[in-house]
Amino acid sequence: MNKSKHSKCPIAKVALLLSDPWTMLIIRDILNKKMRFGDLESSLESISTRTLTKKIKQLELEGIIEKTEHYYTITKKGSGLNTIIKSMSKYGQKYYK
Amino acid sequence: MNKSKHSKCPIAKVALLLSDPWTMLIIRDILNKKMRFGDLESSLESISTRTLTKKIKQLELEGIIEKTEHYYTITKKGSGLNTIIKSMSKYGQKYYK
DNA sequence: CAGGATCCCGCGGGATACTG
DNA sequence: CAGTATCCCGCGGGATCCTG
Repeated sequence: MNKSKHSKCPIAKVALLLSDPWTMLIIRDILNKKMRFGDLESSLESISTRTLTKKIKQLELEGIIEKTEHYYTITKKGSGLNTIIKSMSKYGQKYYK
Repeated sequence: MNKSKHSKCPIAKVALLLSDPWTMLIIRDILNKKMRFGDLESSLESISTRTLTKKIKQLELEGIIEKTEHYYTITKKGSGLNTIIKSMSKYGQKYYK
C-alpha cells in the first residue's frame, strides 16, 4: 500500500487506519471503559506485547486514545469511531455469528 | 493474528475481513456499479495485479462479490457492508479531509 | 505490572514477464 | 483485456528476555 496515493480519499485514510485486525478491537475495548495495559493484554488473548505496544502508540499519535496514569481512555476523535464499530458489530452478528 | 482465537466475536471476524487497506476500497467501487478487472485496476491506482487478483478471489469466496462475464457485482451479503462504508466515509470526511 | 529491546521468521505484496 | 506465474524483498508481528 502506498500511503502517498489516495491521499484525497477519506475512506482510504480510515481503511488504512483500520487495516489490521487488532486496532478495532483495541478501540472497542477502550470505548467501553478505561483500560490498563494488562487489561487489554488479557482481553485480546492472543496479542503479543510488542504488537499491543505499537498499536497503542499509533492510536495515541492519531489522537484516538490517550493515557493518564497507566489508564487508556478514548478521546473525542476516538469516540467518533463508535458508529463504525456498531455497524461492524451488526454486520458480524448477521453474517458471522 | 490467530484466526482460531476470538472466533466467537463477530467484530473480530469483520475486523479480520477488512484488515487490509484495499478490501474496503474494492467493495466500495463494486458497490457503486459493476466493474471489470481493469476498471478496478485504474480506480485503485497503486494496486498491483497480483494483489487485486487475490483480494477479488477472497471476496468471491466470502460471497461478498460475484463475477458474471468479466463483470464483478456485489452480492446481498456484500451490500450489507454499505452501512460500514458509509460510517467510515462520514468519519473520514470529518477527521481526514 | 508496564512496557522496551532484540532476534527472527513468514507472508503480504510489488515488479515483471507470460498466456488465454 | 483479464488474469497467471515467479521471483524477491520488507516489515508485521510472535517469542523471549530485560528494565523501571
